[in-house]
Amino acid sequence: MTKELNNEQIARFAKALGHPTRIAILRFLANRTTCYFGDIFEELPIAKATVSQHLKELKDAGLIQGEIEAPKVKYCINRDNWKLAKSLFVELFDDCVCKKGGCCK
Amino acid sequence: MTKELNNEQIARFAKALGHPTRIAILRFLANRTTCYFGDIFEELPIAKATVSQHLKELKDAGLIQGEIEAPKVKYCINRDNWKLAKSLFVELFDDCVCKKGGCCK
DNA sequence: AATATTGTTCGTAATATTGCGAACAATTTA
DNA sequence: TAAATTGTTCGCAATATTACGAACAATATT
Repeated sequence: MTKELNNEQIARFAKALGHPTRIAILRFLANRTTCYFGDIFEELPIAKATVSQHLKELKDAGLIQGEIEAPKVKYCINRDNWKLAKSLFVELFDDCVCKKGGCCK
Repeated sequence: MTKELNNEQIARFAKALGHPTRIAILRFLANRTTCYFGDIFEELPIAKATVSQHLKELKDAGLIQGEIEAPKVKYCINRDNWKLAKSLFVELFDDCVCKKGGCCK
């Protein structure tokens, strides 16, 4: 993976994480044994359509996945991409430590 | 820090990280011993005004800081907030591991 | 003092994001 | 088959983001 693509991938993940509601959704998903849309919606003070939209963005970024369990929809964290995201962020945070002799105080 | 404020803080950091150019800027800052605006601008294929705008967003999020060294401006990663961001992301990624018996496959 | 250098700010345009209610689709239940 | 349940999609409005050139401000240099 080139550095440019790497930057694009981490930016895509970061963008998806860039809204409090979506962070809340991810935490919620992680701490439940079931995670139907209705459970998520119930937990949040926003409209159904808006929840659906946030879920779509998380899904498009690859951070979660949805599975139809008619008539409900079950959402889960996408573990593979979650791991990938974690490693990219950790790499970024470790890479961006100012070098000795640098301009940081 | 309540969970809500925590979510807002990490979302704010994530939002600032949510653009490839800003990731590139951070990596660049981390791997230089000097980091004037001109050096950053030189490295990127975009207009001066746009670079300035991205730097402003990183600064507003607290991830970098700027210091006037007339007539230049020296930019650096804000180490304290960088550490804070790292810990918040690590905590998030560790928190959001699907529990056994959860719905993740 | 005039000119050059370095970045920021302003104004503008195009596009994206956020949020909502209403309409819709798909399945389940009565 | 009719009605209920569960979510998504559509259409809209308000706001934010991204990007640029031009104008501007501040200091340094001649």
